[in-house]
Amino acid sequence: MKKTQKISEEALKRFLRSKGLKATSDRVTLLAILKKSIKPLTIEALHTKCVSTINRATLYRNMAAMSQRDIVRKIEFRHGHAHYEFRQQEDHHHVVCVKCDRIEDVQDCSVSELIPKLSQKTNFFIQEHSLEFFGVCSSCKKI
Amino acid sequence: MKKTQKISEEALKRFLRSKGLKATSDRVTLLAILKKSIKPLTIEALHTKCVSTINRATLYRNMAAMSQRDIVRKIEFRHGHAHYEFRQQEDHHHVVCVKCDRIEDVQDCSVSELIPKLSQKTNFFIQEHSLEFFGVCSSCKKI
DNA sequence: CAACTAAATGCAAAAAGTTCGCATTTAAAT
DNA sequence: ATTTAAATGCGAACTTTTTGCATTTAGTTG
Repeated sequence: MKKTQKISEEALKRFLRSKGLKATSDRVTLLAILKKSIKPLTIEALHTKCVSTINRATLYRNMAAMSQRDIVRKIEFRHGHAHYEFRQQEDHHHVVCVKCDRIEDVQDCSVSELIPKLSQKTNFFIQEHSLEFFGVCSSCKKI
Repeated sequence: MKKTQKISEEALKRFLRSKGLKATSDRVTLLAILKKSIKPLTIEALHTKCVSTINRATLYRNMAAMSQRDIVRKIEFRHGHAHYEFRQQEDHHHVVCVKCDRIEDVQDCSVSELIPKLSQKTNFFIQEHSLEFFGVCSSCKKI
């Protein structure tokens, strides 16, 4: 039990270092939380999950640093505050409930197939895309 | 010249009324600006384009009201401030340059075809989606 | 492992971006 | 022309995010 935790913690540290970041305890904690989470988290959520030991400025700075290095992905939904997720899979999206803000994953996405045509048409070098769906979840449909 | 302007202004007023909103001069001005713009605009951009005669609180209130009534569409890119566009076409998206923030339109989108399957899988009633591409535009590629 | 350096942190203060309460004005219905 | 509900302007407040600076820490070097 304790051993597995230690091992994965070491792995996270190595991962951070490999991306040119110091493996501070804050960052390891944040990454562990994000890795465990099945949905993208806000700064607020991350803060409370860290049992509030982390400073908000540091939190923002860390998310920015990890975002820049492609360790996490920053997602803007529409409530005006950013969400972050561990960047494991490429091409993976979300459905957001407009009533209760519940977020679920959407796996298969064929958008990447559109990109070659799009690059040609717009003359942009397209690096990334975000696809989010908005609707009403099963629980909120009943109300 | 003057006549055509008057006519379209009347049309905008009728449009606003048809959506249950009073046709105030602020709203007509805002809608005219958004209709003319080829790209989504921030609150900031709207404010300056109104030659700053409009109050910021009013601006926010108007965008919220028009958003709710599907007159305009609110889009969140990743710089943390919302953009708004006149809601003419359905299913129409954007490429955003991550270096200079230039925004271009993307017309054809086949995402709506995915929705029936997705509704079934997630049990969400999906109302809307947003698809945005991020990359480097032709001018910034040269630098 | 002690000493060092660049990076990261905490704090408080300030910037952005957005919302609210309330008195006044305006659109449109009567 | 009068009336009323909706919209506005203003300032203050609130939320989210950023910054400057002194202090601490991670990782490196001798």
